[in-house]
Amino acid sequence: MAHDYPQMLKELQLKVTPKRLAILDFLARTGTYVSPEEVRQKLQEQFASIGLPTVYRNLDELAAGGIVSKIIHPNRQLYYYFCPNSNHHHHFICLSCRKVSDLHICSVEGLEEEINNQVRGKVVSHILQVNGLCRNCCAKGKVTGADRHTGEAQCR
Amino acid sequence: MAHDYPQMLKELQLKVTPKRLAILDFLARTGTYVSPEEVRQKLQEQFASIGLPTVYRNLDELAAGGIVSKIIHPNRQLYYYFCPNSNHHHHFICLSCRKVSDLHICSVEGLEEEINNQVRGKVVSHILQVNGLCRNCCAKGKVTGADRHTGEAQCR
DNA sequence: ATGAAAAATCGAAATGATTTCCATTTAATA
DNA sequence: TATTAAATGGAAATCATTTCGATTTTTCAT
Repeated sequence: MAHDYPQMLKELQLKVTPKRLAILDFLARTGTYVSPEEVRQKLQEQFASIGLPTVYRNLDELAAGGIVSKIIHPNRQLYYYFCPNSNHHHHFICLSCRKVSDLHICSVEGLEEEINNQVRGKVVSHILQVNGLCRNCCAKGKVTGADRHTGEAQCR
Repeated sequence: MAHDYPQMLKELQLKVTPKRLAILDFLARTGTYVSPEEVRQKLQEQFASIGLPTVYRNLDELAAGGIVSKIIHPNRQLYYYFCPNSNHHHHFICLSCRKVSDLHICSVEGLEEEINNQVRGKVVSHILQVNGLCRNCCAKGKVTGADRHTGEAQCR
């Protein structure tokens, strides 16, 4: 089933604008995570003018609405990934080709027990993202230089 | 056992400088995660001049050496936490008082199986951090305004 | 101790992703 | 078609972080 973008936007109480549709369309077609700047560059092909604030605003709204997911790259920039899957899940991201795979189990439940017993605090949110190389890139042994790893805050 | 900072630094092949010692001492005494700017402010009490690049450099080096951990706050800034625990583990961070609790189980192993079967890729790293309110702050129901949540890339 | 080499530090400036501001345009709806 | 709220653009601001090149400090062999 193809996605009904206008409908999706209406459900989020967002107006159906050509640029929003184009952003959604680009994200969905791309199938990888992309940067706001890349979104802008793509939209420049279709629109005479397209402001970066518009791109950032839209990506944020779509993320807030659960249509796209934010990917926190080891380089600490945010990327966005078309992901209308509303079930709680996490992502495996390929650092080379940027493919994203949904992971269907969230293993944080196990941690919650420890948190309840040990910390006795309240969990507000959690970050869980697995970075690596997808099957394809793994085979090719390729890691593009496009993805520097600086300032990363993560475990190896 | 108190920490032997000079020894720790030597093991990392870092020279033992007064500022490095002061940074380590401050981090260890504080017992919460702190921002680079806060480190600088603290060091200003002891040193006539202290450059922000020095603080950033040292925090990075100490993090690379495994003496401190990077905390990725929902506001997307980095904070640092004195954590010489070299066992693989993750953190529960209190968004209010900034206390950090080590979580002793890493539940990502479960995910690895799914990644092996489904993605068949190679895991390079993962981020796992649980944000919330510690027992104390939970009881007081206090959430300081100091910690805005903007641009967060995480699950609720 | 002393001096050379390597590492650390400083201040100032640069970087660069993201956000703010506000005037203008556009979509929704009656 | 008029009204109104939302969306957009462009320019400028923000601000955490990094770069640069010159100076100082630590280390360690002599």
